[in-house]
Amino acid sequence: MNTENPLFIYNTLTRRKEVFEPLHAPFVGMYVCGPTVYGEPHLGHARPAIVFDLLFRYLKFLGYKVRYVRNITDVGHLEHDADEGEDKIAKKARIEQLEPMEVAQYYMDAYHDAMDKLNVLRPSIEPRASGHIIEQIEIVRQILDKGYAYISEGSVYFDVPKFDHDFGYGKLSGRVLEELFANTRTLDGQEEKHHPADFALWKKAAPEHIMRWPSPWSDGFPGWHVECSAMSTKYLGKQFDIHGGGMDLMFPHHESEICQSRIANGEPSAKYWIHNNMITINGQKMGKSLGNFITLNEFFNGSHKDKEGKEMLEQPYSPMTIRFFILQAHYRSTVDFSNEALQSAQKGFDKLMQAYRTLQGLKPSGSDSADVESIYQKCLEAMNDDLNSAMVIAELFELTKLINSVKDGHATLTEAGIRRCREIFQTFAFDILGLKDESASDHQEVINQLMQMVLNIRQKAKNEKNWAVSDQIRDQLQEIGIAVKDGKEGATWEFK
RNA sequence: GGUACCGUGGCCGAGUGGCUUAGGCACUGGUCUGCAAAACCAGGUACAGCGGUUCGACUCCGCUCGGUACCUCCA
Repeated sequence: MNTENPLFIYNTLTRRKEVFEPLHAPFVGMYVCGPTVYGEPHLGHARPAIVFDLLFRYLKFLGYKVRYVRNITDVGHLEHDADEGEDKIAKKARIEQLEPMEVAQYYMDAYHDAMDKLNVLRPSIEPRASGHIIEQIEIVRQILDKGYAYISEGSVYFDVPKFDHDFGYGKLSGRVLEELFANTRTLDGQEEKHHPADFALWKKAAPEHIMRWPSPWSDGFPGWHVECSAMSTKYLGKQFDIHGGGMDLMFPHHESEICQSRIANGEPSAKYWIHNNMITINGQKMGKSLGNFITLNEFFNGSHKDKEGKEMLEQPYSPMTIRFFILQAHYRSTVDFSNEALQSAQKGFDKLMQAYRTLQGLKPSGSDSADVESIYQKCLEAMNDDLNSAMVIAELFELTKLINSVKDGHATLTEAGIRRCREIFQTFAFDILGLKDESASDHQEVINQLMQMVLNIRQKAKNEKNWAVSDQIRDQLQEIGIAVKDGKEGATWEFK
């Protein structure tokens, strides 16, 4: 929409930054792989949700009408370690004596709750795989009709070698079919498949499998990748603009989706493939077996015991600290979580929010001693350069420094300049980065007046050089979490 | 072993073929203050290693070392 200053975005498919041009401006269709709802929402869920929330918000800021679809996977997940052949959700249901949909509902609610706290906007449509079995069966049927799939023992598999021959396989992940399985030892008993690269479109359910649906081929359940092809096509059309997800999904999930959609729809599906990088904790990948599998609520509460029962989190970290920390890194870089890094993020974020509050009480001058507009432009350029939120935050700190300098009398801003600072904060910090001031509350106005009263009393004591009383007020406020700061124009306060 | 990506100062984390001292946190000195805190000013530490291309590379190429994700089934 902005032709002289367009948005560039990195497309995994071409491995370069490309100008973003929607197929049908001003409309944008975006599909992002959502969570499998069989466990508590954890740190690994936060990054893709926040990254694509950033993109969603920015596209809307640019004036696009975005339909953002993010699926909920609530069927057919098998445990990859123990209990082979049993659905992840079904297993949880059996152990907890629950209906499978009850399990899915519980964890879906937990996911929503955590995402709300992180100020992640809800997508336009959030379709569930279990609600689209008919559409998935239809996709499988189409692929069979076109000759790119075969039936084996009641299951249906995609014929990868045939696809590779006709269209080329592995473009997204840079894999070559011949090399992919060249070193593979023949030790598995997957006799049903013609080629090791073939993947399931429909799986016949074993007798103990709880979640099952009838189909032309067997009572069973859809293959993992089919749901995304089915639901993206249903809600965004055969061709749409953006397909997103974590880098871990590039292969085989997205590669398989490309195969299915290409055959079923007769044309390539997504124009831009966007992948966020992964998260590590103290330099290690997050995994249940490593004992560093931290849920979001554990972060918010500040309690997580590792394998030896040692506390890993030195303190609670608020949702905005997590969000700010993630946005301080570029989405295609790995980001490493540690207490030290989170604590510095928290302090930085507090400083930013404090500056915004300071801004509200700034006294205007006759001239601007700094170029506020250039900060706005730099923020815009940073976002247009493949969503460089880290750079935007750096610019917001430049703004912070300016605001504090004005407060200290080392710089000046006009009425208009102050208004512009407020707009930049609103636009970039709140609207686009999706940050929010967590210390604001419903009773803020009452608290403000209450605090003003307390500070007035303290000022009176100070005027009388009654340090005992003035220090007592300050120290006791400190104890209940309020910091008092004396300045030239009287004292101010903030929540610690 | 294959594929993709990465290795930046005490920590986190941007960036570019020849002024970014990016930015945050921590640290040091100063201003301010009854004392503090905050804020402001000033300061230091850097581009994993080794070669090559170039007038010049942290940025391009190669190798080495180190790290992350994915890689026979399934989602």
